[in-house]
Amino acid sequence: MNSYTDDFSILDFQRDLVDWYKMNQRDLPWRADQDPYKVWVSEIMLQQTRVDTVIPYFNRFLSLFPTLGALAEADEEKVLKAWEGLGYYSRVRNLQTAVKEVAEQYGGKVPDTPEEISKLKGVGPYTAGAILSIAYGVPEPAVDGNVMRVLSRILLIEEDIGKAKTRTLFEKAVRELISKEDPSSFNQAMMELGALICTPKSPACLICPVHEHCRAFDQGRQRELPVKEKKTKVRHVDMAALILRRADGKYLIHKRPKEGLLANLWEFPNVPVRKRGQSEIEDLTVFLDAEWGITAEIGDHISNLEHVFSHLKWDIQLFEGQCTTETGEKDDLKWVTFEEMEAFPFPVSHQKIIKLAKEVAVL
DNA sequence: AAGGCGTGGGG
DNA sequence: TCCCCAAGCCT
Repeated sequence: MNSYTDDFSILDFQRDLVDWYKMNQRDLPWRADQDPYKVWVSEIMLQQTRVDTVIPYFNRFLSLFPTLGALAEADEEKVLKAWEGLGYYSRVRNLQTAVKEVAEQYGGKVPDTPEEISKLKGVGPYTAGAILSIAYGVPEPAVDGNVMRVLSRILLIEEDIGKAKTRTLFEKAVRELISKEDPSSFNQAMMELGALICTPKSPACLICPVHEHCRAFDQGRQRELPVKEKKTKVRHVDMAALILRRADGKYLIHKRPKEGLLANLWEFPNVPVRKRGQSEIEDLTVFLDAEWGITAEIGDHISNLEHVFSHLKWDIQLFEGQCTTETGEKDDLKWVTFEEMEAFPFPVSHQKIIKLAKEVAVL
């Protein structure tokens, strides 16, 4: 009693939704078959990432690592390189960790129960439900942002979808609504509807296949939903970065720590600076010596550049410099040519620096 | 529970 | 330009 689905025509809704999906679904590379490994890769890539962005990455990734076993055995550096530019890099490191576990613990077969699959690194409630329903036909909810938006409108649910707890409420509703005959189509249809019709800004209610089931549409309130409180501004960080060249024409690059922002990706030497416009050169000089025992002559200021992340913004002052001592290499510190650089995974922020470094090198 | 964690596209 | 967003997960 007092359930969100009271007086709701579940079977009619399922039929209208799934029929529409079967007629109108997009032809996407991960829909070619139901290989659990491919479904898994696609779901990880699609987290917080648009379909159009994912498509070329998915095709390239699957050609490089065609099977679960291939990914399990691959070098992490190569895997990160394949992910370069996609963002949220811990996704792919977690994926490889989990794939190795499946190879070892489950004989290479992706587990098909909620209990087992949810233990895998990087497989949360959404991804678990998506793989189980799409690859194995298990009637588990797969509640993502689309599903919360669509359902908040259809069932007129006004809980804040930004709160962690709210997702479980939607999962409860989906357990009542989901088609037991075709949970794969049902879950994908909910997301497809969210992507194509029931969009955030201006939902196309007049052509929506389920508008006669939609309480928000009935009351003309679809634009008020879902409820989501807005987030605060991003923090700004002032940085100084350095294009450091050695006599043999090679450049210094550094591998970032294995945890935190841009973990295990490569970068140019850089330091946060406190007083902007004052001591960047001094900061860089001290940093190089203290961190790696490298002495250098910092030269011209090349340019300023900025890079925006989801939660912070880097304002980077870029300098060039000459190394004045012989230095060795470590696992996380290398001197490389531009050509050699191409094998290393860089975040987009440092791809911008590489581009500028090449321009400077021509002069 | 709330904040860390990327990037590029669109209104 | 600015802000929100796009198939979330981890701590």
